Parts: sequence; C-alpha cells; structure tokens
Amino acid sequence: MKKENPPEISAPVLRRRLLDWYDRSKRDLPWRRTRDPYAILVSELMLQQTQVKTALPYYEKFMGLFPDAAALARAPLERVFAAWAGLGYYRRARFLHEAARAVEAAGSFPRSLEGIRDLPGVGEYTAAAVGSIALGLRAAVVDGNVIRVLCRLAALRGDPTRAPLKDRIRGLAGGLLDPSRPGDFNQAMMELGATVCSPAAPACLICPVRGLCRARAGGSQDTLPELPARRESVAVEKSVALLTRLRAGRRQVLMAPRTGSGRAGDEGRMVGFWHFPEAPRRSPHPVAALALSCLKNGKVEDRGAFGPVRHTVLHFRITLEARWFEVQGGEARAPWSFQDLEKAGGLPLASAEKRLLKGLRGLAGGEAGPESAGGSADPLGGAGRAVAQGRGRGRGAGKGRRAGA
DNA sequence: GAGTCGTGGGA
DNA sequence: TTCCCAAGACT
Repeated sequence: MKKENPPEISAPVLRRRLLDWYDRSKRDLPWRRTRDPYAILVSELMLQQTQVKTALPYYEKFMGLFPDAAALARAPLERVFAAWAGLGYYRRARFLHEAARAVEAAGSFPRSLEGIRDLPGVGEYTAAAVGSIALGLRAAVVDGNVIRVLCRLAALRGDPTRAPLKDRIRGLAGGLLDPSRPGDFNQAMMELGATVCSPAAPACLICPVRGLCRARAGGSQDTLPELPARRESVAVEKSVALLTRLRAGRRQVLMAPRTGSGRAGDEGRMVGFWHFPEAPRRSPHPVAALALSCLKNGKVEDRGAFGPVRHTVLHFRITLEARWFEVQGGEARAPWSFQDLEKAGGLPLASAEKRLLKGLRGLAGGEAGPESAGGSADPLGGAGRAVAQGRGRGRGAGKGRRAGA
C-alpha cells in the first residue's frame, strides 16, 4: 500500500483546471448573460442562503418588473415585496430596494469594492461577488460552497465559520483567486461546490481538481467541512381565522399588512407582508373570538375547519389550524380590511399565507374558480404539505390528501 | 460573538 | 418523516 502524498495546492494548476472545467460545463444562468452590476446585485441578493433553482424564477420575474436600478428605486416597496414573496428572508427585498435608491441618489453604480460594500444588504461576500463578476475587481468570495471546497481541497479540520479557520480560508481563497479572471474564478469555485463538491456524497470521480484534493487523498471528503451543529427545531401551533364575505358579486377575505408587533424580537419580521388573523393555539376554540375581534358589529357563521397546514421554516415547525367563517354584516375593524379573493394573490404574502389563500380559494372561491390547476377536487391541491379535513357545510372538502403516512 | 431571519430542495 | 443546508447580512 503506497501512501500517496498529495501535492500542495498549486494556484496555477487549480486555476487552469477549474476554469477549463467551468468554461466547458458551466450552467447557463440568466445572470451570466450580463455584466450589468445592477442585475448581478439582484441575483446575488436573491442567492444569499438560497439555491439557484429556487431563485431562478424569481430573478426572471424581478428583472422583468424592475429592469434597472431606476425602475426599482421608484417602485413602491409593496410591489417589491410582492415580487419577492415566497423567496424568504424578506429583509433582503427591503435592502435591495434601498440599494437601488442609493444608486439612483449617487447617480451611478459604485465602482469600488468599498462602495459596493456600503450598499444596504451587501456584506463581504456580496461585495466581492458583484465586484468581481460585474466589474472585474480582484476580490475572492467566501460562501458556503467555497468553504466546503477549500476545507476539502486542503483537508482543513475545525469549525470553518469561526476564527481562526475562517481567516485561514479567507486567505487561501484570496491566494488562489485568478487575477486575470476573478469573476469567472469565483463563480467556478461556487459552481464546483454546488454541482460536484456537494455537501453529501461529493462526485469526486468527475471533479476537475480531484488530483489536488487532500480530503480525497485521505478519504475525509465525507466528513469535511466540520460545521457547527444546528439548533434544535421548535414546534409552533397557531390558529388562523379566514373571514370571507360576498360584496358586489365578489368574494372577499379579511387581511391586514403586518406591522411591528412591539413584542421583543418580533419588531421587523415580515412587516409589510399581509396575513390573516392568527393567534397562538391554546384553548379549544379561541378562533371564533379571534374572528369577531377583527370586526365591528359583525356576526360570523362557522363554515368549518381545514388543516392542519404544516409549514416548516428555519428551525420552526409551524402547524396552522385554520377555520373559515362567513361574515354576516358588520365591517372590518382597522387595520383589517376585506380584499378581493381574486386580487389577494397580488399582495405580498409569505408562503404560509399563500398556501392558506390557495386552500380558501378551493373552498370558498367556487363562483369564480380561479386557475383551478387541472380541476383537482382537492381544495388544497398543490398547496404543499397542506391537508384538508373539510368539515364545512355545503361543498364537502373531502378527505384531502394526507401527507405522508 | 450569538441570535435572528418565518424559503425551499434534496437525501 | 426528518435533517441538513444553501451564492449571508444585520443587530
């Protein structure tokens, strides 16, 4: 058994093999067809903590709506949120909007790394990415992909998200960066991490730099990088009241935009996104009282429950018990208001609300029957992991689709 | 430095 | 189902 001593990482060899591979097999992505710094910035903000496949349709839609910084800067925030709805980490949308306004105020896109870094929502990674890709600046990106690739290439043990390894990786990335093609080199590193040097079961056999990889030589590619443990997930149970009424032949649903709740730690979360009346689920039937509290002089008729709708996000496992009420007279109490069921989809809605709205349309939207996807009888069809129980009168919701076993 | 952010894909 | 985590930044 000859124990191979892997060669040190040679920057020239790595650059050549990586860029040759990238030129040959890179994915055709829309933000790779431009060097417009604004477009690159949009893509990079969307790609923060988000996979390419997820961001792709949002990018196309966003660039169609806001093709340049001027268009984005003059758009109301609510339209920006609506375009971002479903992508998550909504603070990014606010930052991007602010960044566009800063670019407009300055008169042009910043041309230096520091100038880009000063834009809202732009940290060290994003500044290096936009600077290198759009402007050819020599700055190395360090993201989750690069951390994984470098930890394996150099067989680095320890937590790469903290000093001192974090700093070592930064230095390593900077030294390897190809000064003649910094943008392509950065993208090649990330492309390698995303498509070949994957977190689980890396495809070493097709890796263009396998000959340089110390982890592969030592068989540690499956145990690197040594990332810190995740925090435990938390179960959250909520009741949701869906209040509908008929006005001028249109079915409407009661909603309001989120404001800062004032509760500690809850000030900025999804402010500006619309939601339904909701409360922590404790007593058996608080939801009718919740419904009435949103009305002035109104009565409600219980049309039954649907749910539970399960929604997992970050480390929260959220279970929504929704109940549908038909409102008899009365008016909405501010800040609540009735929105046309057909138009509510155009409001900024987070994923849980999108799912609830879709389920409600299936149950209550019978008159108009919008976009019935293939005529599914399941009112929550296509609504993710939702489950309908449909104890409402009239239109039986059936047994719905029970997710899992 | 540690907590927060409220999405989705894939194994 | 459950878990990991992904082109992170901000406070």
